[in-house]
Amino acid sequence: MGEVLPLQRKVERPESPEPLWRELVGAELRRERQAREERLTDVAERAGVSTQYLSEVERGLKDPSSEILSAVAGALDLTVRELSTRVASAGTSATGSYGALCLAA
Amino acid sequence: MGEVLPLQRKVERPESPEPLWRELVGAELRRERQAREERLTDVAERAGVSTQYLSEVERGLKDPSSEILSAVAGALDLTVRELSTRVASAGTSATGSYGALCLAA
DNA sequence: ACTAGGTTCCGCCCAGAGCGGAATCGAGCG
DNA sequence: CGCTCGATTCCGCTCTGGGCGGAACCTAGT
Repeated sequence: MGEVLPLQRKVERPESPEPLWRELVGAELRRERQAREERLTDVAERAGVSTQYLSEVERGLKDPSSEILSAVAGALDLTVRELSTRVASAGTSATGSYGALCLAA
Repeated sequence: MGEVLPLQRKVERPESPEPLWRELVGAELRRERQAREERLTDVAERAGVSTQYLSEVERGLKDPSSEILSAVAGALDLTVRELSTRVASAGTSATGSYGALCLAA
């Protein structure tokens, strides 16, 4: 899908190659939800959050609290650690020996 | 003084074996800072946050924004991905020494 | 054209992020 | 012993962003 990039919060980051934590974790949550072929509503209900808010979290627009992060991860049958593992290894660059390193570790 | 330990946010977690994201990431930040034998003030100044706030983040009492998380990680020469790697693999011992480690820290 | 489902947009309220002053703690010194 | 200092923690406050819900938007099917 040709998605429009979500706007950055607060300050421009024209030079920052590193995405923010909320962008990384949001992308992982959406990836996992779509891999399970589920709707926003499905996961949001299991997690106990609103559908609209989960949409914003997945698009990296909001920093969820740790409680909500756990709840959403749990709704996807993940732990926060597993989520972190995916964040660490996801979307690495073409040079990405880093990704391989994570898998090895 | 016999002060009450700070309450967990919002809901009790009497049965949750999984610590929250802010506890995991806080412990990692403190571990790395201490490995570098630096003070709270040192890292806080480089990150552009207050010393007292960094203390609360390291103790897992506050959910820092993604911007502040990046700044603190950067002050410790880490990326958010590297931090996530450490969160994912830290304290995974089945003996639960992780809890003791937290209390000690 | 209409309908329905899914997702995104947007304004709002209040919970909590982030701060700074003060308290506490431990080590060193005279 | 009391005093001083540095490091960390405690706590109250202000302001902002988390989380919500109504509405708008988008796409596919009929």
